[in-house]
Order: sequence, then C-alpha cells, then structure tokens
Amino acid sequence: MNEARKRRLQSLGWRFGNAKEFLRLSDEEAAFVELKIELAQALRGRRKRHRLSQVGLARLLGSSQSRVAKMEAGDPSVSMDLLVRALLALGVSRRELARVFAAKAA
Amino acid sequence: MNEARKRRLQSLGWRFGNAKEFLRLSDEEAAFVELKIELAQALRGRRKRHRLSQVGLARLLGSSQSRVAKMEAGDPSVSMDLLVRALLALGVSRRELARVFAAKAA
DNA sequence: ACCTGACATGTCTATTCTGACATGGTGACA
DNA sequence: TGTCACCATGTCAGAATAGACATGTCAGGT
Repeated sequence: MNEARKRRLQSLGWRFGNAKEFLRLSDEEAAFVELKIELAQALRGRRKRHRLSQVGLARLLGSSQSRVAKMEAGDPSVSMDLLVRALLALGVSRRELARVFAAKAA
Repeated sequence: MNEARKRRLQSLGWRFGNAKEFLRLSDEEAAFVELKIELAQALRGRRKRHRLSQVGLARLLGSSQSRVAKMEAGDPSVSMDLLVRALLALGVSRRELARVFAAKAA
C-alpha cells in the first residue's frame, strides 16, 4: 500500500509539490514499519517468558506456527492488528503495549 | 475473526475446558475493540486540530471520505493498521500514540 | 426554499491478509 | 546416524479490508 499511496499522491499533484512532503511520507512509513518490528520483538519476548513454542502460541491464537514465525520475523504480510491481538492474548496490558509504542527506535 | 476464533478454540478443545478461559478471550477482544475506538477518537481530534475535513484527510492519506468517516466511527471494517497510519500521517509521534494506548478505558 | 460543505452509511470490486500446508534447516539427545 | 522439537520460508485458497462510488442527512448561509 505504501508504494501505491505514494504513486497516487504523486499523480494527484495536490499539495505535494516538494520533496519534503515525500520524505515525510517515507518517514511515516518507516515509523510504521519500526513499530511493527518492535511489536514483533515484544511478542517473541513474551512468548518465551511464557515458555511457549510457536506451535503453542499458534494454538492459543487459533493460528498456525508459520504465521507466528512470520509475526516474529516482522514479515510484511503480518498486520499490526494481528500483532496487537497476539500480545493481548499473551496477557500484555494496555500500559505495557503503550511502552512498546513509546520505545525509542534503535 | 473473534467469533471464528472462539469457535475454533472451542472445537479444538485444547486447554480451554473452563469458562474462565473463554471470558479471558472476550476480554481481549473487548480490549482490542476499545483500543480501536480510542484511536478513532484520537484521529478525529487530530484531524480537527489540523482544520482538515474528512475529504482533506482522505486526500492526505490517498483514501476516500467514506473510509475516513468509517475510521472515525470505529467501523469494524477498519483495521488498526489504517488508524495508526492515519495518525502518523497527521504527525502524531510514537509517544503520543503510546498515550492513546495507555489511556484508561472509560 | 435552495445551495453548499461536511459527514454518515451501504455496497461494489480489487487488494491484502490469514490460516493451512509443505518443506527445509538447526541443535539436542540417544 | 536417527529422530525429535523447534523455527524459517514459500505458496495458495478463502476471508477480511481497501478505495471508490452513490446517496442520504444535517446545518449554515443566501
């Protein structure tokens, strides 16, 4: 969707004449991806704390081992919805979730 | 997915014998929905602060007015991905985003 | 009364995501 | 060496979500 959005905005030509705006878009996209990756790391950490295998977590979520692996790998095919749901399923509180969001990117 | 997940877990019968576990699942689902609703509210607030109409925000996002309306209404057809992307597009920092996540539910 | 701008809601099609499956790689342990 | 648990990666059909469009409502201005 990122590429498509950029192209769409480009073709629209509406208020996005300069390079700065495009850079800002890239930044947002980057921030989004970083967020997902940190959620992924948090997920792996949480799972291990619970001494669960990927198979175990998959069962807990009603998903499959391969999808859990992709979640933890930050695969582009994994939505933030899924990551957040998984963390909640592992008992992560909203406050703890917020900490992941606030965490300074490396 | 919530109903489907519950049914799936139910049919699996794996480690989910008692009512407590089902209640926990409902709680997670509820927390997730609350989160989305609060993101939706934050989005509306941010948009107004920027003095943007839904059409304006839609253009900024490369989306449509109707989708923005659904985002702000917390429509089930709107993903958390989209809400977070929209907030980032409005210049919301990770720290501010985290505040939404941490906010105590009403 | 008539516009006009802003928002809500329903529905379409196309794209994206999901769970499932297959398969391969690694390390541990007998 | 076998095999067993664990994880990674690719693929695919079906489910969920995306943007777009049509249309309706409401408030403010004329």
